[in-house]
Amino acid sequence: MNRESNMINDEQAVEIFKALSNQIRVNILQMLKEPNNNFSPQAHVIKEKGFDGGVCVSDIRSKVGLSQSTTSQYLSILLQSGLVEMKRIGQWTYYRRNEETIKQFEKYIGLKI
Amino acid sequence: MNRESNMINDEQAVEIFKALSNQIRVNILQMLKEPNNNFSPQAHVIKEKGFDGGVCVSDIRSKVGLSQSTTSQYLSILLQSGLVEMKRIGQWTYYRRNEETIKQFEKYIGLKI
DNA sequence: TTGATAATTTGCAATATCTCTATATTATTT
DNA sequence: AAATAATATAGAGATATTGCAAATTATCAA
Repeated sequence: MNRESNMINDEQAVEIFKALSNQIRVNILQMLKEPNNNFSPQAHVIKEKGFDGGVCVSDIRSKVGLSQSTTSQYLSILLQSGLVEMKRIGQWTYYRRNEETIKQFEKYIGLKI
Repeated sequence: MNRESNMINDEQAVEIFKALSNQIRVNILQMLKEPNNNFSPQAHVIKEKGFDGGVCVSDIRSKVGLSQSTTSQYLSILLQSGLVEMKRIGQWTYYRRNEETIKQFEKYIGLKI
């Protein structure tokens, strides 16, 4: 697949800046860098099922200390921006970083900012 | 001077993300990348006086199409974040990019995001 | 000193964001 | 089918952002 096609545009970049213009959302993204170090051993961190490193909403919620609904909403803002991706398995929704978007975002900063 | 000391922290980074969470402010920063290409020849782009590339508020205003007061306010948000620096010469205030902060911001993205 | 030009600050209305509680939805278990 | 658990959505009040016009401050020129 053509690598150029992954380059994010100005509009997407502003969406990402908005997503990151909140300390707690930045914290969430940072925590998800190392799920196994940042969440308790009994947390639902996926190791199989093809979504390695995914963490469920309630485990993220207990780390950030916000209400369940705010946590859910913040995760959907991160999802909309493309910085994370999610997969629903049973009654759980697992979120993990979308490293491809993050890489393209870094590239955007270097070239366009 | 110690390079480490220039590393921006999470709080500063969020300030920068806020500053960039607006398309027009991103545009201003992008325009200031190449002042001589992006502003009319008669624009007040500094070439001497030790602030090369600085552009005055009214020239920026006529490019972005916002009111004078909004333009001024947006520039002060960019200034607060550290992404630009300013110098007043006579009745004009010249703004230019702060490449050092931008470089440290890029570094932050790569290491911390 | 008076008037013109440049920029900042202030005040305002419209819209957006933050964060909560309450409720709805979806999936599991009994 | 009903109870339980995880997540999402709706709605509300407080706060922040957007962008303007008008007032204020600073500088220059005559």
